[in-house]
Amino acid sequence: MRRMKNEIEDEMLPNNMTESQLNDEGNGGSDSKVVLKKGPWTSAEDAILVGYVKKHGEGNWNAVQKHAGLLRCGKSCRLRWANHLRPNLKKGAFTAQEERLITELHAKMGNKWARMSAHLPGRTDNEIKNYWNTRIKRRQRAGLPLYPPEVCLQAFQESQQSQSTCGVNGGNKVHHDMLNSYEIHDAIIDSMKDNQGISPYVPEPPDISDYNNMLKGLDSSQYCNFTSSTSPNHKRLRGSTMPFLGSSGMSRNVFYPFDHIQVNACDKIAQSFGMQSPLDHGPSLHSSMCYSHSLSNGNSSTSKPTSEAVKLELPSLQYPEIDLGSWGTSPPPPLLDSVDDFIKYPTPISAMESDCSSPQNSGLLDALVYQAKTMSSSKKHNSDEISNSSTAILDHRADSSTLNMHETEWEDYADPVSPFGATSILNECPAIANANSLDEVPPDQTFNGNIVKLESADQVWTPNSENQTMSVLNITWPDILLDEDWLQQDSDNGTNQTIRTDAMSTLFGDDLATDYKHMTDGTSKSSQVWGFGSCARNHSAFCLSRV
DNA sequence: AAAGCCCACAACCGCTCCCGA
DNA sequence: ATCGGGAGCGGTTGTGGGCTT
Repeated sequence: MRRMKNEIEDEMLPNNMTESQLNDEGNGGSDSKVVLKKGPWTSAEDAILVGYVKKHGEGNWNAVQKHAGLLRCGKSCRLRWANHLRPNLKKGAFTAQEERLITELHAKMGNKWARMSAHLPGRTDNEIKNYWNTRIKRRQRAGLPLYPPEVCLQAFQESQQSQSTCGVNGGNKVHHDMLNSYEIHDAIIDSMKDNQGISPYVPEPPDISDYNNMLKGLDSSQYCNFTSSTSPNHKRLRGSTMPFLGSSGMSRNVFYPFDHIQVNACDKIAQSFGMQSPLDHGPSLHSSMCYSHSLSNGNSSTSKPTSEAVKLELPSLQYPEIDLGSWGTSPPPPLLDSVDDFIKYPTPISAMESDCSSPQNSGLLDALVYQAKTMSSSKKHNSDEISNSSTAILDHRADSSTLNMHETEWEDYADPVSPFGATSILNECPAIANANSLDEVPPDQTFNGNIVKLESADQVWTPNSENQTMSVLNITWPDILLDEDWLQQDSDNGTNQTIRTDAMSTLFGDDLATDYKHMTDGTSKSSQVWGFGSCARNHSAFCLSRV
């Protein structure tokens, strides 16, 4: 069918081309009147493109239209060449070996299709992407985990290995992957051992925009003396990637307690890097918050309207078909309500703000960007006005604003590659992270004024502001430890439990791992109880703190 | 046989980065 | 320092084929 259509177009193409070419040339090369063709490529077009590339080589794709008379935009030409016409392309189904490799690569890289394709000669990123998306759907339907356990474990071990073999100060060229966790790891452990911090879980929805605002604002390493790597990954935060996040089948009714872990470690971390404690910049800040990387399985959507809030959080083919009404034994979803409330009822903010455009029907990210704007402009308003607000949004904003101080850590540890990198928020709200409006908010200012006041009014738990300045560090927890299947298997098979506990031990120390074990097997008698909760409808972001 | 659904694939779109003027 | 074009990347959509009912 498609072939027939193309053949018909082949026959028609020369005339069209001639006419367009004449128009093009007659207008002095102006593209304004040239209607570029879309849709499937014809063999004639392919021939033209191949001939052009043979003659001129790759690149300068926009010149193809001008010089070869191909009525295709440069992007289309490049794509056609890269995906179909260039030599050495391997066509046909993926081999088992390739599939295995893709799985492993995705576990490590996430949706970095181009990078993955570099490991698969003859395969294009588009091919891999399509394969992965269909694979995800298949496995979701089959109720299979996205990654085989051995792949998860391998990635975990590799991550651990990379952390242990590469220190933060190992050189200027330390890759971001390597920078990812080493020091922060120690800091976390130390902090968790030293700080029997009181940090009950408070199910507050994260303010992603504020968080990204924080990240953006602190990009100048305000609080950080060492320079982060110049990894491309660092620059390109668009890729929403969350390796190890479970597929739909696993995430239904799953309580992922450790996806994100919050630790009162900011001071430790800051000190470990020779940084000034960011807490010096502001009043006491609590850690009772969590951050949802709302797009647990790696895709983000930036264009869906607000009315599709659910789809916003679960866009794309990789999204689970979550029963939104069932949360099993997980904590009640105030977060969800709140987030949804924010999506649905931005009115309080918009009523408060006059110089920001309302998100209204423009989608979650728009709403978040809007919220960031609002946050910025909220500085213009007196504190009473804000503190009197009872909206959850403001609560969230206040909470999340406290994270501004930790941006350095996030920024420098953010690693799209490592399963343990703090990538999720960065990657999953790229539009926000790059929103111009966010640049307007100096991070330090965020700590002052209204937001802080607001926080003091709304926070559920307040640390000792003098000596026990609490802070938050979220760690992206590998879902290998969170997988529903694993949890389910615990009752009759201790193997996975052991693996997870070992992993916990590696990451947090034996005592905490023991706590974790007790918690998961329901035998917790420890006086130290893990508090955790869900942060978003996608079930993937949870906070953990010791209470 | 027809309709509906699902799947795989190709292509497009929006965004970002890079680089040269 | 700024701007604009080129290029690349990742997400999304459109379409045709195959299968099922």
